[in-house]
Amino acid sequence: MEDTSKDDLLQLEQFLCFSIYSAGHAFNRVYKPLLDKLGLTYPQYLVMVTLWQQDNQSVRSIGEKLYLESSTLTPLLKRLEAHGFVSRKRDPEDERSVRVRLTDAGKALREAAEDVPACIWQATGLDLETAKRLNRDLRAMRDHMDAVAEKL
Amino acid sequence: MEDTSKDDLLQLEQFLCFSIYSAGHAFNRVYKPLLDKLGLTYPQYLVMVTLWQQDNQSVRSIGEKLYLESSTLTPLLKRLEAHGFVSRKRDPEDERSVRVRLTDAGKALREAAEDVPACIWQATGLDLETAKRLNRDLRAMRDHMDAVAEKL
DNA sequence: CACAATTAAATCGTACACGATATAAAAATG
DNA sequence: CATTTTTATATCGTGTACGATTTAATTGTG
Repeated sequence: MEDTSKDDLLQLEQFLCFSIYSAGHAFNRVYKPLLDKLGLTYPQYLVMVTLWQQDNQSVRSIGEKLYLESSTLTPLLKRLEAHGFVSRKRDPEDERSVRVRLTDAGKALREAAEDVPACIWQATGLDLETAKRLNRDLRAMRDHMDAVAEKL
Repeated sequence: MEDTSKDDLLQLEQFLCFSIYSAGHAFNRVYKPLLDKLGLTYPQYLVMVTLWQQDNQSVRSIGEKLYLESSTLTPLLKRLEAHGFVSRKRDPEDERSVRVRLTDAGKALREAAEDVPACIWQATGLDLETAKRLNRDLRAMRDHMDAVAEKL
């Protein structure tokens, strides 16, 4: 009984990836009404969070932190720029890279978004213990899978 | 030290939703090369799995199981139909609903996909214990959040 | 039974997400 | 120093995702 049976594998695999897939959707459903008020989508919110933590980053730097490609970020950042939350400008030091900076409106949005984390935390219904463990295990899994995917 | 401090909240919330978001992407990266061989995307694979478990379902039934809307499923199912894996036909009993059925190719694909779960399981790098706990906690969280989202 | 309300799909518009490719700038090499 | 290679973004095509709306069929109610 102590080895991993075929049935266990089938059940688990199917449902673990799906649990993550559907949990992501559930997060989105809770985030949406909160972020709508701010005029942001969830991926846009993530970009703003990374900029609130450190302003004036390159597209590449943001992409590394969020695991996103330029093909995803470029249009997203243009939308943030169109909404007046960030500015995009070629780095004079290195004309290949684009520096993304918060505008005053982008900085101001930080206060408006202040209560979002607590609301989301509430909605998860988790205790601190479980959340910390979940977080740790998910990150470990993600990093392991990224390493595996790299080798293909 | 035993109450939930503001900093704890901010760190945790931010990173738990993001851990799930990025873990989902990581799963995709591992799934992709495997599913490419089958001619499926990950959401298409999920639909096929539900049909392998129970053939001849309505769009609505599939949507309930996968938490997806008809606006997502209709074009996805048309692609599966175009690839010859399923058939779509109005239910004569209730002309509003569309019955989705596996074709012979769709049924045959099940064997070709046999090894996928074990490959993915390998790639997670998890032990059975952790995976089961992760799965349980994620589902509980998702259901809690869906219930919260419902009330908005 | 007529007519309103509900339900099931489909359609449309917006926004990710990524692989493949293109473009331009910087770095590395001979 | 000229040429190749690498690097940073941008563009394009395909495929989710979902909210809002539409259409057609069924159900519920007077």
